[in-house]
Parts: sequence; structure tokens; C-alpha cells
Amino acid sequence: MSKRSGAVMAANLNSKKPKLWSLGLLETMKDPESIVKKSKQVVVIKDKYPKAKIHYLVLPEADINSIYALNKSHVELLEEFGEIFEEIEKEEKLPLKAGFHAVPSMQRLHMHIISTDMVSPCLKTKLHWNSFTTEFFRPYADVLEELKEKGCITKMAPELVQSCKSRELQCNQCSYKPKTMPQLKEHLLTHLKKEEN
DNA sequence: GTTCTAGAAC
DNA sequence: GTTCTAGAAC
Repeated sequence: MSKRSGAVMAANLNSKKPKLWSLGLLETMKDPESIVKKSKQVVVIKDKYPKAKIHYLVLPEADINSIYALNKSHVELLEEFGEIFEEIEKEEKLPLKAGFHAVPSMQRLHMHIISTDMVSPCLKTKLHWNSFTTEFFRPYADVLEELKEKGCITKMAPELVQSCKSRELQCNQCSYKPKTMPQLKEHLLTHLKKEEN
């Protein structure tokens, strides 16, 4: 090992290198180009890499990292998420669903509002698919109910997270089980065309 | 979260 | 030979 690489390794061991990309939403929240609407406590932005025809994120202005930082004092805030969701449902023509990823990659609590077509060039990997179509996607209504009943949100068991991530591909609109992502994406187009007729 | 790419799968 | 997936990113 070279002297240089040894020094680099030591530096990295000493300082847990922050995942800078995970802070991206905090910047996007402030970008007027990305903001769709605002209400009292929340901001709605367009997802930078939409996984469906419609894909928004709802975030609080308050510095809350994830659903696992929520307590009873946040019930009102979460209900505002629901009001925003209803507003957007009325505005958009496509069927939408709202929910949170069990293990989010990005910091700052964010709720996905996404149309069910799942047709988008940014939808590429099995993980993309399974994070919206398995229990990894925690529906808004379930999260609100859990917060009201228990005063906090319990983390999903790691084994279940793993099983969601590795689950075989399954169409969200029929019983078709594609072998590959390209097959799935092609198949999703046929559902979309049926919708349009 | 995405990008890149090695090598598995076809 | 090409398509596709999956793991590293210092």
C-alpha cells in the first residue's frame, strides 16, 4: 500500500464521510423551479427523477428527518400532508397514491405522491420498482393511523426490508410477472394504452 | 438518491 | 456479441 493511500484511508476512518447526496432535498425545497405549491407547514416539489407520469414530494419546512422522528405533536402536520394529497388528487386526472419509503435514502421527511402508471424513463431498477409496489411503500393513511395510535412510527424489520428489495418483479396492475425490467416497462405501456382508449 | 461498469445472463 | 443486473463510489 502506498503512503498516500494509507493516509487517505486513515482520514476516512477518522471522519465518517457525510453522504452529501442525501442532503439534496434540502436544496431542491428552496429552488423556485422545483416548487409546485406550499401550504402553512409544507412544501410540494417535483421529484427530480420521477418514477411515473406524476411524481411529487411533500416535505415539512420543519427540520424533521424521517417518519421515524415523528411523535404525537406531529399529527396535525401529517394531517396537512393528507390535505395536500387530496388537493393534488383533485387537480390531476391520473389515479395517485401517497406514502413513505420504509427506508428513505434522502434526508428530510418526504411523502411521495405518485401516479400508478409507473411509466417513466427514470424508472430503471428492481429497487425502484419494489420501493413503490411492495410493503416498502408505507401508505399515508397507515402511517397517520400508526402515529395517532402509538405516538410514533415503528421501523420495518430488516428481514422484511430485504425481502421487499429482492422480491420478484410483479406488475402492479395485473398478475404478470416479468423476468426483466425492460419487459416490465414494455408491459406497463400496454396498461397505459388501455387506459387511454 | 444516481452513475458507472464488470461480468452474468442471454 | 448484446442485454441486463448489481455493487462500488476514497
